[in-house]
Amino acid sequence: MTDQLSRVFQALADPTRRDMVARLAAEGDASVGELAAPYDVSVQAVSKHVKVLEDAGLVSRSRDAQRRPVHLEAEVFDLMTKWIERYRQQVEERYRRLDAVLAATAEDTRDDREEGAAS
Amino acid sequence: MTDQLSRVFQALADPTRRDMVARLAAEGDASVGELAAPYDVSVQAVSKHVKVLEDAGLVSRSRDAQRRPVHLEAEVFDLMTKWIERYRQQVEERYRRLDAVLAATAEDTRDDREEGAAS
DNA sequence: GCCATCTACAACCAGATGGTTGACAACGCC
DNA sequence: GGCGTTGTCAACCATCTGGTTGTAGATGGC
Repeated sequence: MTDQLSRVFQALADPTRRDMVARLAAEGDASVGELAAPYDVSVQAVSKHVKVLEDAGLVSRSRDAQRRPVHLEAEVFDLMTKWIERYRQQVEERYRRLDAVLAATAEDTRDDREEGAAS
Repeated sequence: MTDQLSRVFQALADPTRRDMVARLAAEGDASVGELAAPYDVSVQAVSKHVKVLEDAGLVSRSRDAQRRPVHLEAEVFDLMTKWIERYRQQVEERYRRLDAVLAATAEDTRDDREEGAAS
């Protein structure tokens, strides 16, 4: 699981991390402490979650005194979108070809099909 | 990790499973044996992978004698796409609001900003 | 300089994951 | 009915994951 796409999917497979991403998207940058507040887990656990998101390239971090503001990097979403769209289009393309084949077959066996449809 | 969205992301976090999805999208339904052929793992391992994809709702299976053809269910991709697009739009919306705030602030402190920009 | 705050690192633990091998169930073909 | 093919189930194993607690580093306020 070394490639980035795997890390991104893996990072978003956790509801807590998805919720963090949602909050970062809605409310902007946040410190680890702020991110941790709504959840009933230790700050260390949240720090680990942030690290997973960071390793996936979904967030970046800067420095502001003791704080390490977490910033959402929306571009990485493109990786997923591209992957998803590619295969969705392939599926649709395959269906179009399949329809063409079926149509051609229907031409060849028109009489048989008419009988079948009538039953 | 009980919700479907988590299961979908989790399922696609594995490169082997993503490759299977890619092949199903490109070449249509396939048996477990056909799916297993390109990989250097046991058929049982591939059967497990298919089960993960099935539990996520990404594929369905029918019966054809001993075979259990695996069929890609492209609709589930919509779940992910919707989730991703929602937050991408939120980010963009937030940036627009942020720009507006910055513009308003620039109006109030125009002289200060000019000095800052000049440095 | 000292203290409080914010965060990270390390060690540990239970449970999930991805792989293996072996047994066996379901089915078509002789 | 017996055999080969296809796929699943069960047990086992090493590793990863998400959580904990405890310790320690960095930094601003006093």
